[in-house]
Amino acid sequence: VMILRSRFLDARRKRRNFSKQATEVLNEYFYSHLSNPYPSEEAKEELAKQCGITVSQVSNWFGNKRIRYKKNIGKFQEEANLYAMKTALGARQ
Amino acid sequence: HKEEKPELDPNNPVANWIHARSTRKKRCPYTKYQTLELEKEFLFNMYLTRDRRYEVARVLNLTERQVKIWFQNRRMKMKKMNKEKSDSKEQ
DNA sequence: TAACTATGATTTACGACGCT
DNA sequence: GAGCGTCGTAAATCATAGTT
Repeated sequence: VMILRSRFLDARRKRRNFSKQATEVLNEYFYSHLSNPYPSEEAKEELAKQCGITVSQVSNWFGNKRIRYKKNIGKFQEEANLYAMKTALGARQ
Repeated sequence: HKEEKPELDPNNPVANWIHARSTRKKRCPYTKYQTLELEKEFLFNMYLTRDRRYEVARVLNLTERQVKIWFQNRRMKMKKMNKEKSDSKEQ
């Protein structure tokens, strides 16, 4: 009974995926700082503002991204190339 | 056949993100009972005395270190929850 | 629509550093 | 100076959104 109740109260976890644009912004930062993808508190605040999410959510995103990237670099190769190219093109203008 | 995995070196950025200790204990989720008891104790007081820590650890079959760290994490969680609450209140 | 996968959030466990 | 405090994080796990 207690067990069922505590499970019930776990209704906190109501998740929605971030918008495409938000994910875009986060990935751009991640791949353009691949050698040290640890945004400062200030950078997190700026990213949060741009993405319309909280600083905690930005931290969660980077934590998940770092570990999942590290666990399988190959899987992210295509994505990495895409953002590398995007950054290169952006820097040209 | 030889190796294939590593793929490290020159342009592997991951190599630079130091962290990660090899001697770290693997995370072991606590049981419902353990968590519930820890929460009750936390409700009683957010900070443990040495004696309470010893007792809680003994009863729940955890180490004193685990109990100490659980309380540290729990306080951080509370802080985060309070922050979210006040942030959402303003606007 | 039942699997299966991707993803955001939460939970253990530490290292680094602070204070007393 | 041993010992507990916070802060930021890794890694595993959880819960569910999204996909096939």
